[in-house]
Amino acid sequence: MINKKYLVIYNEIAKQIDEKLWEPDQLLPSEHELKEQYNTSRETIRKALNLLSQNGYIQKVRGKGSVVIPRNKYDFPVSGLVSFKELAEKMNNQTKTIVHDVSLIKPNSYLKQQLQLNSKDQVWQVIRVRDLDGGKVILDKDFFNERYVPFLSKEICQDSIYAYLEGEMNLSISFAKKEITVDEPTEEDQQLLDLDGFHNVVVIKNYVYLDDASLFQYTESRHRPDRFRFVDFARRQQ
Amino acid sequence: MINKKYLVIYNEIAKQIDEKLWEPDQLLPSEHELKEQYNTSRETIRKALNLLSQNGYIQKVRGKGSVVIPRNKYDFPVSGLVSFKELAEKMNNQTKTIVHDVSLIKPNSYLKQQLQLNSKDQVWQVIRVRDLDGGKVILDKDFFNERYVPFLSKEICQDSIYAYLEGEMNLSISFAKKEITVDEPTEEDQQLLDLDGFHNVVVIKNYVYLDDASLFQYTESRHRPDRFRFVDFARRQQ
DNA sequence: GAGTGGTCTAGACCACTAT
DNA sequence: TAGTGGTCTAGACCACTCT
Repeated sequence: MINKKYLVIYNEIAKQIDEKLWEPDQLLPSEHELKEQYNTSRETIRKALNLLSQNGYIQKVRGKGSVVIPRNKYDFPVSGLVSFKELAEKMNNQTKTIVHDVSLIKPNSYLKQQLQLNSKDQVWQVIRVRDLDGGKVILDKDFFNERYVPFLSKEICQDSIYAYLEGEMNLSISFAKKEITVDEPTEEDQQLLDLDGFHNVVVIKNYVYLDDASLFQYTESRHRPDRFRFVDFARRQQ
Repeated sequence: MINKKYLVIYNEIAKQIDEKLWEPDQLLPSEHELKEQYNTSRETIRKALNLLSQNGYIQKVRGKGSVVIPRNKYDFPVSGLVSFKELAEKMNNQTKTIVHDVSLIKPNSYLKQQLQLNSKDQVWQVIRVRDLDGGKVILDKDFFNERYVPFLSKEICQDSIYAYLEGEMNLSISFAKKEITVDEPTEEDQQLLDLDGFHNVVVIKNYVYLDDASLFQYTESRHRPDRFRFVDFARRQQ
């Protein structure tokens, strides 16, 4: 299936670490040994190991080797680009999505700026509320540039939009900028969410880009503060 | 100073993009051209370009070239490992640090767990309040494993602890796990911060590791919600 | 001194985009 | 078809850690 050697090697070792075949704080085999094992060049092994390092599996120590980092299985994959659906499945909770609105609108000036739109571009607006364990705790407002997403429907939004975009529309998401702040609830928040006396909402603004570096989506995800958790893994340069 | 070619090239191009010598959405010179320009091999150029890509400067598009990504100069460097001091300098604000406590303590069981300590290990506890534009809005609680940080003083904590640890102690920080949640204020929060009627604090828990993958610091940074902002840049795998 | 990872090279072939 | 980035190789030298 995958024909990239370094990915095959990365996936194999990552799986072994997940399954604790390598104990935390142990050393992996050296690059030279792995090179022999996988019958490949050292640079290819190094590509795989660098991926493991970037994803928090190992820490490379010069002169010593590659140390396996202690991981909580559920800690890491939360950072980055994660859809509500994936998250819900991971958390194994009772979840429900209520689609309030799916429509093609003329963007106001704020949206125009956020999505870097021309004056005639229209956008798809999707407003959804996420119900977790019987409480409406997340309000998701998605805006898609019509140029990249010509059609949406309530049915698609009920399910996973990303599955549709990537699977059927063949769009390929590559990176996202995220900004997290804590704000006062708006009237909309108060109407659509079960705020239960909370005085703040956590606002996550997401700018999502495609493979060719074009900005195609702006999202605001508004969380009741008790149902918000964000995990990040940061590696210092070099 | 720096004798790594790919870093020199990375820094030079990053600076050029910061200074808008390359316009957003333009293409950089091809890898072949850069290779000639810098009189080096293509793999070295690729290393520099991959760093630029990982740090949100460019997006590489197969068959086309490297597209410069629109950046807000102040957006990006906030993610990852940033000390309060760097942040304060960047934001150019009036800031003040009040050191409430610097002492060597026996860790309670929570700390023991967070820092993965043996039963006889002691920890340095540092409690500081950050005053931004005349309001006490951040409470920083730092805990250092004594094994790695044998000595601290009020003077050191008044300034930048990291400058001391990296400059004088020669410790080298390499990566951190971060967890962000929103909590009720504790009594300590209420006593030490100007909460001004806010009902929540943003809690950032940080686990900081050294070069050799040993955990040496646990930090809780507790922010008044109106003074909190977190920016993240996530690139999808491959 | 032996073994480790970090950097760098010169060249090859492939997949994709433009025209 | 020419030009782009993506992958892979085999080899070299260096800086570091361990004993």
